[in-house]
Amino acid sequence: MDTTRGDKPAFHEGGHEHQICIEDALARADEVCRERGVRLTPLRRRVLELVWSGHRAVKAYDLLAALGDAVGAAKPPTVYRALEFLMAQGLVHRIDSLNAFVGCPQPDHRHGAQFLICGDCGDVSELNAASIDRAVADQAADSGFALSRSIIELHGRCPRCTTLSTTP
Amino acid sequence: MDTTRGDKPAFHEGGHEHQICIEDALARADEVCRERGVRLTPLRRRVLELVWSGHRAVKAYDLLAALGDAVGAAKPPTVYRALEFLMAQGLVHRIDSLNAFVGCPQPDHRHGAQFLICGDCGDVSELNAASIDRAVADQAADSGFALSRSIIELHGRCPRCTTLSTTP
DNA sequence: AACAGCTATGCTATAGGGTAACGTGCTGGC
DNA sequence: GCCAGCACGTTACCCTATAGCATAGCTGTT
Repeated sequence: MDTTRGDKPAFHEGGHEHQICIEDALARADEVCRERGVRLTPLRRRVLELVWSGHRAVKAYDLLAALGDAVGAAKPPTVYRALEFLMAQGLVHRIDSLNAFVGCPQPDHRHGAQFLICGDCGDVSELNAASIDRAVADQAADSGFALSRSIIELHGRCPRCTTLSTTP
Repeated sequence: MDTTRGDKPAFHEGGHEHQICIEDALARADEVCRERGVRLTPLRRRVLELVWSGHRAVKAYDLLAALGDAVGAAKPPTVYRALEFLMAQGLVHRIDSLNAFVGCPQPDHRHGAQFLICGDCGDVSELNAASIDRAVADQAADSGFALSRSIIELHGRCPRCTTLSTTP
């Protein structure tokens, strides 16, 4: 089992070459979809690319606007259906507290995730903390509750924004 | 200080006399608001009562409809303002994943909460598990993240619905 | 090639959730 | 009595999401 992800920093460096993040995400998506025999159509791929335009969660209607730029404006169902597919494949996650969507950095294996959401810069970072999963599962079990889906969205301030604001 | 709440079962019995829940909640609200010198006006009190009409999370527009029954229909800002006040006082919580609101059973002290949400009956139960808080705080600290607000919403099936479905 | 069946997308309309901005009236302190 | 601030009413509008039906395109079969 892959446990090396824990080495990865939770938040990205300010100056990182983001184009590489996008390309990596698309390459992983291509691979995942090929393995599963599902179709990452041009539209779906384009939506995924737009979701990955940064590390912030992206609103559906912003995707819609970005899609519509070229030809006639896309309609809501178009983008929602693409998002539905991408979520089903674990390629994006929905952030309920923001009504927005963020790319998943590790779509290859199923995982319950936690999200760190910076209120300053808006960046979202995905955690996969076994300790949180365990605490949640234990508490649910204690209450006799059959857990099916955990939504854990943690708002606050990311390390970079904290540094910036304390060293002006 | 009342610390006996921890003994309380997470979910309510099927046949409990719910009128008592409502009266208790309103009495606690009266007390809390009096202590804090804020005004639990008739409208706010009525909205709180409606939120407590069951243990399910209630939608803002359902509150609106319930309010409007009597006289001229209430408008959205009316109910949203009342909810805003009630949330500020910790008397209700918002469940982001449902776009709905649920009464807080212990508004007298501040707490980060977790919610168990039954997909069958819709009942919501509030936990206050130190183990989850701790795991979350630790992970956030590990990432250098300054936590301000935790949203933890756990979907699944409550003990009663589990029992009902396995013994038909 | 012709076909059937499925999947993906297009399109219209509408439901559902939430807020900005402005006006009015009540209330409590001076 | 007067003022300041809070609560509430009202209008108008924006954002988010889905239902339902039509069309196009791919896939495998004959």
